[in-house]
Amino acid sequence: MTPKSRVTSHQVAKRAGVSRTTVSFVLNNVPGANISEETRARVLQAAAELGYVPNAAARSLVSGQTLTLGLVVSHAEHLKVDAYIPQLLYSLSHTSHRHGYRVLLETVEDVSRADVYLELVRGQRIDGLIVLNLRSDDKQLPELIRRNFPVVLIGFRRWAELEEKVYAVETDDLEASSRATQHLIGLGHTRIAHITFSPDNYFATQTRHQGYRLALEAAGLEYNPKLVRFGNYSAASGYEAMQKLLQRKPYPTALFAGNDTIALGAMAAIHEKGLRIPQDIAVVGYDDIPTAPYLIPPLTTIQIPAVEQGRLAVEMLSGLIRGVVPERPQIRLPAPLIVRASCGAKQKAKAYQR
Amino acid sequence: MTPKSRVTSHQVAKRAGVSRTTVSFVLNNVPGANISEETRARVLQAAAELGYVPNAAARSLVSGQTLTLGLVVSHAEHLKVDAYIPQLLYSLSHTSHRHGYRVLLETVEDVSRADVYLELVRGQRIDGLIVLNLRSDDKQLPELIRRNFPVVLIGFRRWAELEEKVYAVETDDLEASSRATQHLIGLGHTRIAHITFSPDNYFATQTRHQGYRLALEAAGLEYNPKLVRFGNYSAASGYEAMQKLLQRKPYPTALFAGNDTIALGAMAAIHEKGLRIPQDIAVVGYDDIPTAPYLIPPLTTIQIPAVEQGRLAVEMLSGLIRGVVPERPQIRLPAPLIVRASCGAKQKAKAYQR
DNA sequence: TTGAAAGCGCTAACAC
DNA sequence: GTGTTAGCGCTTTCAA
Repeated sequence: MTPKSRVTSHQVAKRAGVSRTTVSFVLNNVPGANISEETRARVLQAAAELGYVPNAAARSLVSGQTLTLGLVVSHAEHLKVDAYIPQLLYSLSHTSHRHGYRVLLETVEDVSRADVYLELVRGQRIDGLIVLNLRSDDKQLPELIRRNFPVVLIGFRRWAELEEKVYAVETDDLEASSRATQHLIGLGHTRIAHITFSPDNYFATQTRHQGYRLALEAAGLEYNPKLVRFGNYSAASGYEAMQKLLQRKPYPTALFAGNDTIALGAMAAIHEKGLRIPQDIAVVGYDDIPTAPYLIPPLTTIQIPAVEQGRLAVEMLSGLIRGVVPERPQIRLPAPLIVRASCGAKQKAKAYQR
Repeated sequence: MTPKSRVTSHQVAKRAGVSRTTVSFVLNNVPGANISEETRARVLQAAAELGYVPNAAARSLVSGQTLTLGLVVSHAEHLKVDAYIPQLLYSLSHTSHRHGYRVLLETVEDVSRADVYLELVRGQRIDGLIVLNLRSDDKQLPELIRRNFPVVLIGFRRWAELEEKVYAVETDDLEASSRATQHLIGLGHTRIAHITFSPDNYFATQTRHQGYRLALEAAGLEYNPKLVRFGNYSAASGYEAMQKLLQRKPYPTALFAGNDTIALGAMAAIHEKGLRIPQDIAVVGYDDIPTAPYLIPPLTTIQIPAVEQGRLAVEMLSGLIRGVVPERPQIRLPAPLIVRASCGAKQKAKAYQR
């Protein structure tokens, strides 16, 4: 960068013929300061002419604020393959802007490294934290919450011991996955397979798995571990898991997939085996990613309102940073089942409803 | 945050019984300073015990560095729907970490607001910038480049007037889209439709469109604007565009889609119309998103090496920030055509190769 | 109404 | 080898 572009408040002050204090007062609209209209205009013009933007570090050093929010994606691979996340990123970024914040994207590669985002906090790089899909082996977050650092979780989580201090925007994954499974049971299926969302160290995975199990048992069906395979967010993992589920008969007649991307991969495996969806195997997904209505056949799935989740999370966090305690620490959003064609509940004629 | 967590170098110094200078020297491994092993160990231990992390703002203020890279996604909607971007985000974040940088995610909502990322630069929030899919109506970027601010573009772009100052990791979109179209021509197609990547204000869109046209004309086929529809990154836009293309006969016998997500949507429209892929309409996409091999049928597409692009972009940028001028300002990556089943080039038996 | 001066936490040149 | 000190650019109290 050329020296020319390093404009300081000093230069603005000089150009406007005032002191740096005045510049600061004008630019920050300090309430107490009585600045004449004429001076104010001169300062504003000088700043505009020079393209002055206050140095973020200096401002942050003195104010203690960074105007930056950290977004933690618990597993980096997840980001790469799951189409649910981009919607959230979009919404988070969008809403943060509207509240005057920037978003620092932090992906966590390694479980064992405990300081990954503690460092952001300790180094005072961020004013608050949004954590996506918390893992059950995360030890640092409870610590942060205990110290009252502003944190909002996206996704479902109960922490008995911290209940009223855990701020979250959640959907009831347990109930929703149970409802998805019930839907399949209601269509007459008894051999319903499940491919999990991820390895077992995600809360979301445990909860969805559990919901599936509860629905089976509530209907008097046996929970059969052979019908459960572990996925890994991706279509590739869904494809492989489904192939394994189709290695021996009797085939399952329905699948509840841990997310839509996994469902997509599983559908490819089903198709490759020469089986039809939904006639031979019904499929239900989770998330309602933007491409779900355009799969062949269109995917029946639990809808997670990603954009609204993102918006609410930022609004809540921005409040927490300002010391506003929300009425209820946890916001629960509805997660409706969107019935399309892949579950077989609808007539062919209506199959392509979007 | 409790006061306890606001650990400063002063406290570390006190605990270790040394001065703040010594703490700084030890923690930053300053080469010149001769620190006794014993002192060094004491400082390190004190820092560890207190969980000391230097205040980022203070450090940045004095060093002039932020250790943060800005990532600009030119259109916010794009982020939400295109599965190509997450791969890049992943790679960018991953590589940045390895180089000691953080990633600030900046989405540009509004074309007209000229200061969107100039502000990041002027406020010295970032040390360098990565710009994804530059738009042709972007006026601020040339300015930044002219001033030698470290910028790396991802995607193809020629700027005659700045040629040797534009750093980029690119694929030859013109050649690649031409090659994709040629592939369809080689399979005997003459009515080949194109759904563009986005509205026309992206360079990538113009280039892919142009490559399609060049291939047609090189083969002596007429370029027919009626076979071209504008997409909008998303499956929904691909679906709608394809529906329009199928409104009157003769139908196109092949489609070259501006990206894979659009191809996915278009495939749904084709299927809904009762037509078969590839027998009635062959489809070729662009990007090779992670789900492309799992579409039904698996998608033939141009492969953009997103992860490698991201890695190279960060490496180049990190070099530029340190003043390292790369041998060649533009790195060009190969973009092979991955032939799967959707184009009809392969036998049915091999259709599901992944 | 405006200006002088202190200090946020850190690094690094310069003494000791 | 280690400590003293002067800023980095900004906000903000206090004085004029």
